[in-house]
Order: sequence, then structure tokens, then C-alpha cells
Amino acid sequence: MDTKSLMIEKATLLFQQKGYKSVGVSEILKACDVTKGALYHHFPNGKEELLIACLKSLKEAITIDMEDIFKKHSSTQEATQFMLNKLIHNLETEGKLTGYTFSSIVSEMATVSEPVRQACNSLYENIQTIYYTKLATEGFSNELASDIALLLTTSIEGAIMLCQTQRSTAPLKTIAKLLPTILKGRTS
Amino acid sequence: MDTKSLMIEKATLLFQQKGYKSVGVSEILKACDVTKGALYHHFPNGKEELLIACLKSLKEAITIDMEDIFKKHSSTQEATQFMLNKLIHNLETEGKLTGYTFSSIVSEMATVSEPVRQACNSLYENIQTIYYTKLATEGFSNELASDIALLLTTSIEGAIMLCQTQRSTAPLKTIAKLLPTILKGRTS
DNA sequence: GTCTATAAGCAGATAGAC
DNA sequence: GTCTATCTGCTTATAGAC
Repeated sequence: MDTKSLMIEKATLLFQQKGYKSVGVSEILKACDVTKGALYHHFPNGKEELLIACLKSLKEAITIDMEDIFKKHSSTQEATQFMLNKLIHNLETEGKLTGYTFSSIVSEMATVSEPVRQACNSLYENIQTIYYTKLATEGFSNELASDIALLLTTSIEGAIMLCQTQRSTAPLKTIAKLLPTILKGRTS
Repeated sequence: MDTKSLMIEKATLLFQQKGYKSVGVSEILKACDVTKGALYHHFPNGKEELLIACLKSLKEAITIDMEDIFKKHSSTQEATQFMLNKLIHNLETEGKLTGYTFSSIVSEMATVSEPVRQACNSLYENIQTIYYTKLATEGFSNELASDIALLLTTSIEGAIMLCQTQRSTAPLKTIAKLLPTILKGRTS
């Protein structure tokens, strides 16, 4: 793997786990076993440019993964359930957050850096579109599909935050349990 | 007002708006018009001790405010609706986040500092207890009341995060609209 | 209880060799 | 394309006067 991709991969993991500011450039470099020269060659604007590259890469990875899951399951409920189980499983086995979350970065940076805010926004829009599209094919009205897509996004992101705070996977499990309630109003 | 309370008040606002790491000690000091001497006199352990004091103060303020709202409204739905409107109004008029949110701090610090994580956890528990208590009096079973309290907490926190990312109040408004769906299952 | 001055360390970023 | 060495500025924290 080329150095640039390696840096994006390692940095993404670190940012997801500890946020943006808490991760030093030197820590990323150490994880990749490269030095500053490589970083500033590939990302002339430094750490923030690297973060934005991570968000873009994450957006692609999440989109591919979610679209695959949503293709393999017939209903939004089943697909989401599967996705949540995967998230819970990752959290329990690795003990740390990987996968679809980047809420640390959002909360920390959205009010501080406009380019980062836009990258995060684009990511969330993508996720909601995936829910929306599936819900629409299930017979939900456009408005309801859009509203429920938002509710799914917010409750899952909020639950991930609570999992971090509680050091447990209980919040995500409860959301999984409540999926039928959240997806109420279905017409098919 | 004494210096200590002033520092807690100003620091809370700054932390809520920009997160923890993004706010420098000097910025807080400037906002209070005091110098380092005062800070390290009242908070010997420095910035992190100040943050924890902020979280405790926020916990009290939120509890008092929410309990008041939940006392004045007969149903959870009305009370929550009122609370969300207040949140939306604050966001629209002041253009910045004040009030019940501290998700930036959670996401940023929960994996990095254990005392801060505990303070955040205690805050979320309080909020959920307020929802839970009200829901229980409305005839929800203990389990359902507890689950819905969590769903309210996560979806509102998630919505606040999305509001920051989108620079709009739309997500919170959608959650407000969906309250009947979220509170489905009511038996009274 | 609050001030000033200063310390000590680390952040992110750069220059130039190879 | 990656290295080493260095720079600048900012961060939190401390010491001691008032």
C-alpha cells in the first residue's frame, strides 16, 4: 500500500477513537512509521488536509458498506438491524469505535473549521440518502421517508455517543430494539 | 458574582460552543477579565478541573430547568415539545448553541479523560431520569419508559450535532415533528 | 485572592539533504 | 518521495510579589 493511503487509514482510526485535536501529528506518523517529510509532501496543508482526506475516504467506505447491506436485506428494518449488530459487535470485540462513526470529529470541528464542517455534512447527507431511498421503495411518502432517515441517523449517532460515555453497548442495543417504533408509519 | 462562578459560567459557554481543546485557557481568562493567578487559585488542577466544575454546574442547571418544564406540562410530549422549541429558538436567535448540549465535550473527552467521562455520564443519566419519571407516571411500563427516555436523549443529542453540521435548525424541528412517533406505545 | 513574569513542553510546520 | 534537523508560536502550569 502506498504511503498516502496508509496515512489516511491510520489517521482515520485514530481520529475516530480520540477526536481530532487529541491526536498529534507525531502520533499519526509513528503509527505509519513515516516522518514529517512524507506527511507534508502528500498533504501540503498539514493535519487538517489529512483529516478532510480521511472524511472523504470514510464517506466512500461507509457508502459502499451500507449500500451493500441495504441491497442484501429486503426491508430497512432488517438492514438497519444488521448494521447495528455489526456496530455493536465491533464495539464489543475491539473495545473501541470503528466503522460508521465520526461524531467526535463533527462536534469538535464543525464550529471551528468550515471545510471540515462541509466534509462532515456531505457524509451525513449520504447516509440519510441511503435510508431515504430504501424507505421510499417500501412505500413511505417522500416526507416521511426523509424524516425517518433523519431520526435513524440522529438516534444512532446519539447512541454511539452514549455508548462512549457509559462504556457499554447498551444504548445501541436499545435503539436496535426500538427500530420497529422508529420505523412506525410504514405503509407496506 | 464571585470570580469562581464567573469563570465557570464563561467557560461553560465557550466549551459548549467550541469544545474543550479548541478553547485555550487564555481565551477563558480574557472572557472573564482575570488572569492565570485567579484560575489556578480556584482550580489547582487547571483547565480540566474547571471543565468538570462546568459539567457539574451544567447538570444542576439542566435538571432545574427540565424539571420545571416537566412540572408545567401535563404530558411528556408537550414538555419535550416545549423544550425543543426553546432549544430551536435559542439556536436561531443567538446563532450558537447554548442550553442542554455538551456533546462536543463528550465526544472529544470521553475516550481521553476518565473523570470527564464520568461527569458527562452523570449528566446524561440525570436527563434520562427526568424523561423516565414522567413517562412512568403516564402509564408506560418501566422498561418502555426507560427505552423511550434513551431514544429521546439520543435523537435530540444527535439532532443537535446535525444542526451544527448543517448550520440549520431543521434536524431539531424534524425531531419535534416526530415526537408522536417516538412516544408511540403510550397506554394513557 | 489576584496580579506579573516566566518556565517548560509540545504543537504544527518548514528547509534542505538525499 | 522520504529523511533529519530545526523553527516558531502557543499551550498549560508555576513562582513569587502585592
